[in-house]
Amino acid sequence: MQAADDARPGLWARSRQRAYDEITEVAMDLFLANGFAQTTIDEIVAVAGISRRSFFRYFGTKEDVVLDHFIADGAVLRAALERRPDGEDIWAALRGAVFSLAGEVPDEERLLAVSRMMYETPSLRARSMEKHLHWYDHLAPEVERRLGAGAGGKLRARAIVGCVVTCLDLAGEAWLQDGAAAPLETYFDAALNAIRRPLPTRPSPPG
Amino acid sequence: MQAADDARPGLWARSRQRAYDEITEVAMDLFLANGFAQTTIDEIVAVAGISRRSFFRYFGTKEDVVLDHFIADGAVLRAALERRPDGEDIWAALRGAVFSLAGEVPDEERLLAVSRMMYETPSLRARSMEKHLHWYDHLAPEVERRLGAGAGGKLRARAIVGCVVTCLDLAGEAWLQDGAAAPLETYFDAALNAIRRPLPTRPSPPG
DNA sequence: CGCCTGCTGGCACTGGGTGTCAGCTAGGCA
DNA sequence: TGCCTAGCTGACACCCAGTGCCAGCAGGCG
Repeated sequence: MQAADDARPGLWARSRQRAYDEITEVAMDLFLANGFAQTTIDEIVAVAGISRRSFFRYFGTKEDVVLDHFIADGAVLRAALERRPDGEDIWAALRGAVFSLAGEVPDEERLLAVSRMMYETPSLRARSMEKHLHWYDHLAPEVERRLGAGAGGKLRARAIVGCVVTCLDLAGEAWLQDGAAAPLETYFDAALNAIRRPLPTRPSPPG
Repeated sequence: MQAADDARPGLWARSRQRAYDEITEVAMDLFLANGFAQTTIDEIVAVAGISRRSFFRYFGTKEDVVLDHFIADGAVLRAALERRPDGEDIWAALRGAVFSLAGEVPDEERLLAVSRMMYETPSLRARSMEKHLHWYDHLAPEVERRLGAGAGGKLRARAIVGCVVTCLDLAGEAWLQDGAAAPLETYFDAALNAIRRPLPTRPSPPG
């Protein structure tokens, strides 16, 4: 057995990545053309030219095809959070971490279509939230560390992460409904401001 | 055809309710004894003495058996919210509405076991969150009405509801982990206080 | 009594997901 | 160069949740 932590991008790994990408592309095309629920695994594997069994070696569920390249991995997010400066306000740090992962969007039209599918398909939303739950476990410890020791620190940290995630989800919903009229950050900030208490009288008003 | 809104507790309706209750009891016993995922519909219907097909006439999915008597219906929650006094703070109103629905708990041990099952079974958590999503649509309009007109009122209302639901979920998690050491309200308040800005009444001294 | 309505069981079927096995191929090693 | 094995693959047989359909039966009513 080889050390698992030793990165070795051999021919197999590359071939596997190619297959993974190809299945994803084929499946997404079918989903967008005919709808997620209406597309069966059999159709996907027929077009992709692989066996039904192999499909499930790449993706645990049908939903994962959509979510794997849409929902960031918890570990990646945590790494992004750890890169934030240590003294930063916790809300700003989480915000920065989340949006630092947003990459370039080559095809906004397609992104909108995929997003719409995500929000309209119950099984996809459910599974995406399941993935969001995973975020809690990755992010909460780092949040707790930044907040410092305190009674009920765990619940406190999870609540903060939970609200950020919820606001992000709702921001996406609003962003989608507006047809991406404004950047996602705008909606996110609006949502977050709605739930936090109004700012106390600031000692240093902006000039 | 009879008017659907005309309540008619005839023999049929009562018999149906009896069957519903009996299936629920049988299924819950099996779930708690052998685990949710490990219990098949076939086992349930065998013990309950009904056909497989009839089971799905009472419950849309296997998960619904657990959730129907655990997750409050959105319409019921909205009604509870509408009963709150009109001038009440929106957070207090939501809190009051949610906890006004909590009934008597005859068997705390069983409640804990069911809760544990809920939080440990991915498909149950996923579907429970799906039901929570339904809450948004029911509660947000009333929240928006109470907040009064304003820019981005819809997102604002949904964010508030979303955070209350998230905190409730996380409170339940903490409550469960503590073995119900304190009432759920305590955890809920702690979670909500964590996400809102500190009260502007007085600058808190560093302790 | 006969009629309608709505529930019921039985059956066949779809579709997602898993276990197993035999066959193939990349790459290490002698 | 040729063997060996680790890891991939397709094929087949399953399991189980959920649905459509149909025939039969029981409650409610004129």
